[in-house]
Amino acid sequence: MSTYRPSEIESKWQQYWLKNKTFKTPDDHSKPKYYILDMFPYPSGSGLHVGHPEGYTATDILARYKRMKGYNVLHPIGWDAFGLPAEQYAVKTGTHPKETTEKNIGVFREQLQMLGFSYDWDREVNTTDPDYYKWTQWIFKKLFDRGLAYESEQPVNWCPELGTVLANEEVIDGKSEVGGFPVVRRPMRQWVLKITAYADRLLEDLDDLDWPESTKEMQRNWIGRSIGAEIQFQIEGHDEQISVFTTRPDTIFGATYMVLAPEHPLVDQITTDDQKASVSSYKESASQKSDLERQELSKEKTGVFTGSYAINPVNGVEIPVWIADYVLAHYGTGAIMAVPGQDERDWEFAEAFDLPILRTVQPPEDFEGKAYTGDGPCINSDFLNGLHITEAKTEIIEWLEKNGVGQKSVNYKLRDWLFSRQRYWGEPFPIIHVNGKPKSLPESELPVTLPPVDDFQPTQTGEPPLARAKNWVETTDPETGEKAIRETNTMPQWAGSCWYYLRYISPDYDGGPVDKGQEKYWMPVDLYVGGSEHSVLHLLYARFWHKVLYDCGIVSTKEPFQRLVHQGMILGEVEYTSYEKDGKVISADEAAESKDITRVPLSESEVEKKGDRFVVKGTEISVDSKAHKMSKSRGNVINPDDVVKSYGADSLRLYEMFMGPLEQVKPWSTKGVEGVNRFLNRSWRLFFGDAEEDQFNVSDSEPTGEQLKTLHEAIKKVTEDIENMRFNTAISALMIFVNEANSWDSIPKTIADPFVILLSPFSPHIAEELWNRLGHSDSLAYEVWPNFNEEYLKSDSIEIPVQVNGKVRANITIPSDRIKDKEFVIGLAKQQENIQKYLDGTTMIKEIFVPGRIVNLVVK
RNA sequence: GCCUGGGUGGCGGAAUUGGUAGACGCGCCGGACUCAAAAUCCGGUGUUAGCGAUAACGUAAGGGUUCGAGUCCCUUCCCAGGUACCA
Repeated sequence: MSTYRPSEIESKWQQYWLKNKTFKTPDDHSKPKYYILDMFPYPSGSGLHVGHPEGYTATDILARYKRMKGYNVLHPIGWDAFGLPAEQYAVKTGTHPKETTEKNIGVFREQLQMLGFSYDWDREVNTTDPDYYKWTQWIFKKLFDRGLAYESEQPVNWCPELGTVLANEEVIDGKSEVGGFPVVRRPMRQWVLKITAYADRLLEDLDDLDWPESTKEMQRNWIGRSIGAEIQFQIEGHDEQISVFTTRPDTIFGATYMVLAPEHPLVDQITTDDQKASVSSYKESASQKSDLERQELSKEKTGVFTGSYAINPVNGVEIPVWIADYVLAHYGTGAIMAVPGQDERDWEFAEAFDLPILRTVQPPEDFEGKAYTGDGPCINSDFLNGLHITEAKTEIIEWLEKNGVGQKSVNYKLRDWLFSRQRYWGEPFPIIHVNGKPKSLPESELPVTLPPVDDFQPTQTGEPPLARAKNWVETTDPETGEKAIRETNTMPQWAGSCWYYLRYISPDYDGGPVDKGQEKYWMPVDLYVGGSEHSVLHLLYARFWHKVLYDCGIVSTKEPFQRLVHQGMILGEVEYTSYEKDGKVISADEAAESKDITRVPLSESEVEKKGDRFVVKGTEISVDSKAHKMSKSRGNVINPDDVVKSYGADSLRLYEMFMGPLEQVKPWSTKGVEGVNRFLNRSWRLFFGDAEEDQFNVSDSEPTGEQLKTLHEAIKKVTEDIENMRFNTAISALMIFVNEANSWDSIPKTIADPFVILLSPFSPHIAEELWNRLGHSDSLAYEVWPNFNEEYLKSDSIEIPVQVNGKVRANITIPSDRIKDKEFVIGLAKQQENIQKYLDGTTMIKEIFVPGRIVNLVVK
C-alpha cells in the first residue's frame, strides 16, 4: 500500500513551486487585487518559533484561496533585519552584523520555504540592504525637509559601565538588564520626529479601519486626546504668569493651591529666599529618580512650597504655589491648578500637606468618598452655581476668553518620537552638520552606507560607534564644498518596518520608494496579520509615515492597512505542578503563600479533576494546571523543525489552524498534532483504499446523491469559514467529509477533484501530490475554487425536536415538502408516544411552531 | 483603579445569532486484526439514577426577560492582555 510520506512529497513540491515560480505576482491589473501581508520577522539566531507559522499559515490559506477565486494576489515576505542581537554578537565576537544577519536570513528563508508558504520570493525585501535603506533615508529626508524631524536634547539611559545607551526596556529598577550596572539619566542630542503634528489625523482615521476594537482603543489611549482649557494665573509680586491645563475648568472656584512640576522653568524665579533650600533639594532628588521610580513610588505624595502665591483669576483669591513630582513636566503646561474637591490626586496631596479642600460639585447624598469626580450641580462657584459639568465648562471657558485669562485647549498624551539610537546596526541618517547646523544630503548622495568600524561599541565619551569611522564622519558638503560632519546616530529598528509594505509593491523600482502606478493598484493592504504586541508602536509609527507620504503625494491612500488581525500566542503544553515543602506535599494555594517550596511536575495520569480544581489522584491535594509561555528557561519550547520532521509541514500548518480561533491564546498539544496527522493519513488512504500496491482507487462512476451532498456541504462550510477566517471549523468540515467518504467503496473523480482543492490551502503539499495523481499535470494553485450547489444540500426529510413546556420530549422526522405545514407538523408531534404522556390531563395554552426548527407545546 | 477580551465535558474547542448544548479533534473505555505490540479499523464516552425506555441536573455564581437563554438584561466573582499620578 502506498503510504503518506510527507518528507518526500513536501520537498518535491517546494522545489516545484520555486522552480516554476508558481507564486510570482501577476503583472496584469485586469483582475481584482488582494494584498495580504504578514508582519515580517526579525531573523534571530534561534530561528523560527511556532508562533511564526500561525499567522503565516492563516495568511497563506487566504492567499491560496483568493488566487483560486480569481484574484491577483500580492503575498510577500522580507526581513526586519536591523537590530540589537546581531550588534551585541558583533561586540562580543567581532563578527560583522551583516554576516550574522545574512546567515540568519538564510536559515529563516529555508524554514519558511519548508512550510510551503506561497510567497513571491522575487519580492523579498531586507531592511539592511542599502538598496532598501536608501529609501528609508529618502523618506527621512522628506520628514526633515518638511520640518517633521528635529534635534533636541533628551534624557537617555546611559550606562557608564557598559559604555552604552539603553532602551527603557533594557533598564530594570535603575540597573542594566545585562550585568545589573547602574544606569543614569543623561541628556543627549537626539533626533525626534514630530508625530504629534499628526495626532488628530491618527486618531480620526482609526474610525474607518477594520481593526480589532481593542487595538484601536489602545491607539486612542496612547494618543490620549483631551479637551479642556488653558488658564493663566498671575503670580503675586511677579510679572510672570503661570499657565495650567485642565479638563475641568468648571471646578476653578475649588482651586485651593497650584502645583508646578519640579522641572518647570519658572520654579527658580518664583521661589522665595526662605524656601530656596528645600525647593532645590526637592528638585535634586526628583531629578535623580527615573520615570519608572517616580511611578513606582507613587503611593505617597511629596512636594514643597515655593513661598509664592498665585491669584485665581475668577475670584482674586490667593493660593499657594507648590512643586511636586506628581505633576509631570512633559504633559500639558507642566503646571496644574489643584482642585482637591474633585480630583483624587489633589485630595491626597491636600490631605498630606494640610491644604484647604473646597467642594464645587455637589456630590449625591449617599456619597462617602473623598474627591467627587462625578456629575452634579456646581456649588460655591458664584455664577456657575447650579450648572452641571458640561454647561459649567462652556460657561467658564466663555468667561475666561472674554476676560483674556484663558482659552479652550486640547492636549495629547502622545509625545514626539525619539528617533535616534547610539548604535551601529541601523540606518545612518542622510544628514551632515555644517557649521553646527544639520542639513539633509541631496538625493544623489543616497544611500549613505554604513562605514566599516574596528569596534562596534560606543566610544569612551559615549558617542555612537559610527564616530569611530573618522574618515567617514569628516566629510564635505557636496553642495558647497564646506567642511561637514556626518550624523553618527542611527535610526531605530522601527524605521525600516514603517514602510516595507510599500517596497514589496515594486521592489526593484529606482525612481522612488514605490512605483506610483503599481501603488495605486495594490494599496491599501487588504489584510495585515501579526502579533498584538505591535498594536501601538509599529502600527502607529507606520500610519504616521504613511500619512506623511500621502501628504507628499507618494501614496494614494490615507491609511496603509485596511484590515488587521492579530494571531494569538501559542503557549507551551499544559503542565501539572504539585508542591512540596520540607519533604511533604502541600496544596497549591498553600504553596502560593509559603516560601522554600519545591515544584514537582506531574504527568496527566497522576492528576484528576475534583470539583473545579485538579488534585493529585486519590487525594485532596490540589495542584496547579496551567499552560505557560514558551521559554528556554522553562524548557517548553516547541521547535517547528522537529514537528515538520516528525509529522510534516502540512500537519504543522493544519494543527496550528485547528487549535482554535486564530486570535485566541492557546496551549500546544503534541497529541493534537498527531490527530491532524491521522486525518491527513486518512485523506491519503481515501485515494488508495487498502490495496497492497500503489494503486489509485478513484472511480469514473457518477457520484451518488449522498456523495454530492457530502461534498457540497463541505464546499459550503469551508468556503464560508475561510472567508471569515474560521479555519478551525473549516478543517472540522474537511474531517467530516473524510469520515463520510471513508465508508464509500471508492471515490468518484468528480468528488475527489474538488475535495483536493478544498484541502489545498491548508495542506498544499499533499493536495498537489493527490492532484497530480488524479491526472492533472499542472499545479492546482490557480484552479477554480468549487461552488456549492444548494440543490445537492437538500434532503428528503429533516428531523426537528418537539418540546413540551420548553423541554425536548421527542424528535420527529418531517418530509421536506411539508416542513412549513404547521398543522401537519404539530399533528405529527402530538401523536408521539412520549409527547402524549406529557399532554395527558393538561390544557393546551400555546403551540409554538418555527418551521424547520422546533415545535414547542405549552400546556398547563 | 481604568480600558479591551474572555469563562462551555478530563483537555483544545463547536453551536446557522433566541430554537435539540457539547460538532470536529485529543484523551479515556470496549471490541476487531496480531504470537504480541505499534499502526489501523469498528463502537461508546457531559454528570447522576436505571438492564432499558427514560428522567433529573448541566454553559463561572446569583437574579430577571421569554413558550424557549451558552446566546438578551442586571448584580457579583475569576482569568488574560493593555495601561496607569496624563490634570
